[in-house]
Amino acid sequence: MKQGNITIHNVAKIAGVSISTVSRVVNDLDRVAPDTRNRVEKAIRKLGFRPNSRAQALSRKRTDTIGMIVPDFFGQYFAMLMEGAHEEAQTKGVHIMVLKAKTPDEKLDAINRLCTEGRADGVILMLSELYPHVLEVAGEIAAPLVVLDKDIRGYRYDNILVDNQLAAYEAAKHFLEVHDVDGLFFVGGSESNVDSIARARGVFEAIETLKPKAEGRQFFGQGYSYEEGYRIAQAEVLDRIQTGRKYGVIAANDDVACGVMDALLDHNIDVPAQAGVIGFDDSYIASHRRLKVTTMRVPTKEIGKVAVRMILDRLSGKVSEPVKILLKAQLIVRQSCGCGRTNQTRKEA
Amino acid sequence: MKQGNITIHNVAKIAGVSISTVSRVVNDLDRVAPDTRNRVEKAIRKLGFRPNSRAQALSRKRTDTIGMIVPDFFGQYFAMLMEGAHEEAQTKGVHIMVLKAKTPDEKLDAINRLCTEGRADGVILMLSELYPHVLEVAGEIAAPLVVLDKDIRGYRYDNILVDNQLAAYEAAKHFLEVHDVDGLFFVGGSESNVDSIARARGVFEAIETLKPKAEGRQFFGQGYSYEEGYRIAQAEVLDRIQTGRKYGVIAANDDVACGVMDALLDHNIDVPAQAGVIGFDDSYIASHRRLKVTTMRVPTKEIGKVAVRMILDRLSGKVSEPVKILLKAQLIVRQSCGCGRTNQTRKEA
DNA sequence: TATTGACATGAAAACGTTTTTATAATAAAA
DNA sequence: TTTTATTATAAAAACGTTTTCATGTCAATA
Repeated sequence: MKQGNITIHNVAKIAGVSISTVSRVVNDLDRVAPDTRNRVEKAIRKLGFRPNSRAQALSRKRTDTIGMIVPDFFGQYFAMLMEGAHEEAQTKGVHIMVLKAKTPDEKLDAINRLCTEGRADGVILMLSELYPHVLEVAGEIAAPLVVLDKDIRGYRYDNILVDNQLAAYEAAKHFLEVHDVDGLFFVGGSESNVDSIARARGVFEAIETLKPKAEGRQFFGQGYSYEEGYRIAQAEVLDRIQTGRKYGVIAANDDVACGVMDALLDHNIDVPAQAGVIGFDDSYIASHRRLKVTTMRVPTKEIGKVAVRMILDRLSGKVSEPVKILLKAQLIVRQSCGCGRTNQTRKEA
Repeated sequence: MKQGNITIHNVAKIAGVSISTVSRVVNDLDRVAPDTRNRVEKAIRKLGFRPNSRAQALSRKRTDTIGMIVPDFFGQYFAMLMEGAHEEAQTKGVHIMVLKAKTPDEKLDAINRLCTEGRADGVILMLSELYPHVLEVAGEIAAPLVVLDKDIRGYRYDNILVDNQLAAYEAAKHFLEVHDVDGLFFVGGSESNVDSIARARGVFEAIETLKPKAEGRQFFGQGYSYEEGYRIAQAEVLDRIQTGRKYGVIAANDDVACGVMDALLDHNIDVPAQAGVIGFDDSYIASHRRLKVTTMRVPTKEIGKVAVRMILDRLSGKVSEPVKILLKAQLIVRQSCGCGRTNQTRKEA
C-alpha cells in the first residue's frame, strides 16, 4: 500500500507542457507535435500515470459502465449471460456492474442507482415477470434500457428474447416424430409467466399440426425448481401414464426436468423407455447427471453479448427505434428423450 | 427517455438557499435550521433530485464500489460468493463491480482498472493459483485487497480461506468411522494446487491417526471437472477395488465426485455399497442428482460477506494488520457415502 | 453598550479530467 | 513586407459534488 496519486498535472509538469496537451496525447484526438508527444509519453511511462476514471466520468458525463439487474446469481443461465456480456464489454472497453433485485421495488431502486445517480450509462434488465410499474417508471430514465427474457410488447424498449413457442414446438415435434409418443405433458413454470405460456402453446401447436389424436396436457406450478418438477410429476403425470403407451414430457427447464425424471424413476416408470423427458436451457446438470438430459439450448451467451452491443449502439446514436430480437433455441439430443440409449450402459434401462 | 439532469444547483435555487446548504441536508452532517431543512427537502422531493454519484466520487475520493475479480461465473461457488457479497454490500450501501480475469496478466490489468484508475475502493481477489507476480505488483496499490481461497502466506494481505486439510480429515473420518472402509482414494484437483494438496494430506492424516492399516492413495489430475473425475476413476481407482473390501473416495469437488460415481457405476461397481463417494462444495448438482451426493459444504456465502466487511473495515481504518480468516467446512451427509440409503428407493442398489 | 461566542448559511476552493476558447508561432499568400 | 491561414499549445471553463473558510445574525456576557 503506497499512495498512488499521479495526476495529469504531474505528468504535465514533468513533460513541461500544459495539462491539455497531456489529455490530447492520452486520448489522441487533436494533433500533437511528435517531439512533444514523445516527451509526454515518456513522462507517462515514468510516472505510471493512469487517468482517474472518476474525473473522466464526471467530465465526459459517462462512466463506460453498463448496469445489469438480475434476480439472483444461480444457474447456468446467469453464468452464460455474464460470460457473454463481459466478453463483449471487454472488447469494447466498458465495465459491467451487477445489481441483485428480486422485487419490483428493488428493481426500481436498482435502476435509479444505476441511471439516475449516474453509475452506469445504460442497463440490462433481466425480467422474470412483467412488471408494468417498473417499466413505466423506467421510462423516465434518460438511459438506454434493454429487457431480457420477457416479451414487453407495448413498451418502447429494446427487447431480446428466445422464441419459446417455437422451441417447445421443436421439442414436441421430436417426441411426436422420432419417438411417436401417444401423449405429451408440459410441466412446470407458472401460469402467470409469459414464457411458460408460450412454451405450453408450442406443445399444443405441435400436437394439432402433427398428430392431433395425441393426448396433450399442461401442468403449471410455482416456478422452475427441481422440487416443483418432482412434486408435479408425482401429483399429476404419474397417474396418467398408461402401460403400453408412450409419453413425452417437456419440462419448463432442466431443473424441472430432473425433478420429473427422478419422480418417475422413483415410482418405477421407465425413463426414457416409457416416458421421455426434454428440458430447457442446457444447464450444467443436464449433461452431468447419469442419464444425460435432452434439452432445448437457449443461446444465452449470445444474449449477453447482443445486450451490451445494443446498449452501446444506442449510446452512440446508431439506433433510434426500439429493437426486438428473437433468438432460436436448439435441440440438444441426449438420452432422456429416448435417443442415444447406447451411449453408456445404464442399469435403469 | 427524457433528460434527467437535476443538480444540486436546481434544488438550491428552488429552495432559495446555497448549494452548500443543500449538501448539508442531504448528507446531514452539519446542523441546519428546521425551517430551511424543510424547504430544501421539499425542493428535493419536488424535483426528484438524486446526487450524481460521479461528482460525489470525484469529490469524496471514493466510489463506494468494491471490485471483485473472478476467473469465471460458473458453479455454485461463484453464485454463493456473489450472494454473500451483494447482501453485505447492500446493507452497507456500496456496490460491487465484477471483473473476469483468468490469466495473471488479466488479473493485474483488472486490479489496475479497479484501483489505480479509481473505479473501486478495494478489491476481492479470487485466486485459484498462487501468482507471486500478481501479488507483488498488487502491493503497489493504495487500496485494500482481500484474497480468497488461496493461502498467501508471506504476503501482507487479508486472506480468507477454508481449512481444507481439516475438511478432508472430516470426510475421511466419516468413511473410516461410520462405514469402516478398508481403503481411501483422494481423486482430482491438481498436484500444483495448494488446496488439493491440503485435502489429500487431510485424508492421509485421518488414516494415520484413525486406522493406519487402511489403504490410502491420491490421484491428482488436470483440475476440477466431471470429465476428470470420470477419467481418473476409470484409469486409476477401478482396478484397485477388490471384491469383499469397502472403499471410500474423496473427490476434489462435487463435479469430480459425480464423474467418479458415474464411471464406477458404468463399470458395475456398486455405489455406494462397495465404494462410497464424498465431494466438496455442496454445489447444486450434489443435491440434484438421483443419488444425492454427500459433500463437505464450504461456507461460501459467509466468505462473500466477510470479504466485503473486511474491505470496508480496512477503509474505515478499523483494522491495520493483515487478517487471516480460516473457515470450517461442514459435512453434509446424503446418500453417496453409503448413509441414508432409505431416503428413496433406488434401482442401482 | 460594546464584546464575545454560538449558530446558520453563503462563497469559494478543491477533486482530476475534458473541452472550448484564446494565443503564440510559423508558413503561405498577397 | 504585410496579411492571412494554419498549426501547436496554453489558459480557462465546465462537469456536480464536498468541504473549508468567511460572514452575518442574534443572544449572552461583561
